[in-house]
Amino acid sequence: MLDDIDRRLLAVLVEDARLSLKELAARVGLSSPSVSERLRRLEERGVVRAYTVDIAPQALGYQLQAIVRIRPMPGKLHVVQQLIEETEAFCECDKVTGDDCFIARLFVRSIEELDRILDRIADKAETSTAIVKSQPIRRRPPPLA
Amino acid sequence: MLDDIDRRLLAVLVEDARLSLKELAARVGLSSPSVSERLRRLEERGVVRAYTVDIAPQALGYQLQAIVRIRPMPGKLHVVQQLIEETEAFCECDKVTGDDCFIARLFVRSIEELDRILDRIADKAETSTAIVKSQPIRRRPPPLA
DNA sequence: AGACGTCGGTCGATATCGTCCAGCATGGCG
DNA sequence: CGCCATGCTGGACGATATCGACCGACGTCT
Repeated sequence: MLDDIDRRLLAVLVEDARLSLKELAARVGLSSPSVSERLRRLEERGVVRAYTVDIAPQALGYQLQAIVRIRPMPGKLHVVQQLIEETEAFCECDKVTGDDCFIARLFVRSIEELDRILDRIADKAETSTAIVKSQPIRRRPPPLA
Repeated sequence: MLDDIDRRLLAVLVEDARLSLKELAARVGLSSPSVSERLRRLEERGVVRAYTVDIAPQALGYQLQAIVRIRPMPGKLHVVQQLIEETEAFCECDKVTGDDCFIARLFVRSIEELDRILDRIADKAETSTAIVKSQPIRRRPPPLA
């Protein structure tokens, strides 16, 4: 599905998605029109979902990050999910197997804000909160191999 | 720290980090040299950590995603952390407060692979694994406001 | 085997873009 | 009030992207 050049291209883009086609071409050993065409096809096939920017949350004032396990009370699953989705501070949320129905990541400016947000779910779900102390691995793509 | 134009610029880049300076300039209502200068300073100040590409894991053959809570046995914390870091299938890992020392995200091609990876930690830590069924929120930046 | 279509590539020309520079407007401050 | 620092714009020039034409490898059909 992906050949070796595609993988190298992706690996380069993971590091810097704003490199020029010319530069990308030089890195993978093709001409720039070829790279342009490959990118187009990777996007078209849905391999590349987006080019995006990685912003330091601290720069936006988010000093705290928490991971919250959420177990909605009987019948409250959809309400809870909706509530999570529309709370912008939730920046990642997975619906998972097991007792905890959702596992979500929360960016907040203070403990007070964390408390305020969790309070809004408190009557609809049980939550377990873990504050992030450090990030041994900060978001990386799975091996391209 | 960030003015309104910076925030709009970031918001646009979150959607498409490969837009040309000219296009970015048009979106925020400035000239391209101004945008260029703003980006340079955002990068310099560490607000922008990187421009990157969002790759569909399925396209790379990763059919399964799991979230694993990891509680190293006494004295094994560092060994376990090292093991996690060098296992490329772990694509995100947070060190958190609470009983679970680490919470990590794992991309695998099959249940067998999941089992194999967790087996390698089994004698050094207790793990609880939750398979991701869906992603109500798939990685977004916290509100720029 | 040979003709042919397709796919993915290069090359060169042209259009578009990025960068540099000079000059100007604005706001803070002595 | 005058000065300086900051941040913006516009234009010129070099760099880059894009488009069209062409090429070669490969698989298929006759």
